[in-house]
Amino acid sequence: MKYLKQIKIGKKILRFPVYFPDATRAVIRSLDNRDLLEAGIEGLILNPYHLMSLPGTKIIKKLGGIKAYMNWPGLAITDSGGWQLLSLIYKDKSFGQVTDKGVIFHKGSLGENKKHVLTPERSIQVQMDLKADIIICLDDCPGKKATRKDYETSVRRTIDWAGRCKAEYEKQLKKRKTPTGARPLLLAVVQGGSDKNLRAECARELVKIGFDGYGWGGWTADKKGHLNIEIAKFIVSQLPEDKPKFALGVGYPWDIIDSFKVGYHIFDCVIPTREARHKRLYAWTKNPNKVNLLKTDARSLFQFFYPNKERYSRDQRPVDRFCDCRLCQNYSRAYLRHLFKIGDSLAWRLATIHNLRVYSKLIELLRKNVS
RNA sequence: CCAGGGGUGGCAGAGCGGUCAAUUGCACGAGACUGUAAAUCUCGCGGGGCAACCCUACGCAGGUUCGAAUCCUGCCCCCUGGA
Repeated sequence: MKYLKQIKIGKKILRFPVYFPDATRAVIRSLDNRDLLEAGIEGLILNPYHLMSLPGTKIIKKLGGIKAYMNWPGLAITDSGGWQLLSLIYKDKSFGQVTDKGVIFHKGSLGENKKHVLTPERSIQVQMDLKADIIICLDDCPGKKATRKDYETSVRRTIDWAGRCKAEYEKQLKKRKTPTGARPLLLAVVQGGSDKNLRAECARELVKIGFDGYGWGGWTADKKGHLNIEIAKFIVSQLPEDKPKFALGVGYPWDIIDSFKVGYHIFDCVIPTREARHKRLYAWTKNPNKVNLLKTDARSLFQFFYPNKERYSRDQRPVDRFCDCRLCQNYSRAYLRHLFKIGDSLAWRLATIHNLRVYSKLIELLRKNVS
């Protein structure tokens, strides 16, 4: 199997693999664009569902799209908004429901009580209003307690919705008179749980419709946090070689390595940013420049660093001696611990920069393994 | 010297006759977090067997009581007013 090295998006070249952090509400908390660029981040994932309620997609559209709004020079990728809504519904049924029409929900993230419907068409419209570089079809991901029948429904719906998304996408391109070079990539998501037949069916039908890329959807990790690599690999085998594959929500650094090995190109995950705020940093166990990432057990390359421990209060060493980020190059463990201790936002910022740098460094190294 | 208030686990601070090894917060320790409604959540936190139990503990020393961190007596120390 040949690994796709890069694609062109407009005038930009997107090299693979790539990791995009989740800037759900149009910000990576506590960081600004320069922080992100310095940490090696090339693109951000945004969530139309959150953006619809704040600041409102109309505003962003009027101000020139999400990248202009944020003054973000990198790439912008929007999710469909479906996953977020569905997970909220699975947490609290009164939140809404999924029908063939789309996802119905009653409360916005502001808490206002009004019925909304996120249809595949609406999702595409909003994403195109946001002017993202890559957009994603609305898909139906079953809850964790889903039965076989739920998975069948989800696959049927995902295929149907993908068709509607593609149609709406074409319609919007015409309506907006988007030049060929400026059109966003449209990705569809393969559902089907751990059932190979369902995954194969879903992939086959999506490929028939035709997309610029495909996602590995659903719950990628089990309760213990282990990825279902076998399914991941199988999904790749059912998709065209020349299209990028997106491992949605993946994952820990070692998960990215393992998914890369079976053919994935794009990753996004909240882990490095959220965990940085929650005081868990990632650190290399060995000099990453001197190991063969693909021949080493991926998990063994990383260790956790919990910065708020008392034992670091006099520790002058950097968090990670192999890291070239702003935190590790300038500040001690002792100082970071102090910043967390007093609850200053600089702790968040430095910790987030660091975790993102671990991810971007990992990506850099994986790219060297692409031939 | 007089009057009043108080001394509780690393700290702050509840409890005021049994159900108290002692509420709670902080600190400390161990976890969780996967297409982000998380500056969040969970667990542990006197010692030992590490389960049912045992030991040492609420300033110190006695006493009352079946039973006290809680009541009484004396002592030591602290705080606030007044001389």
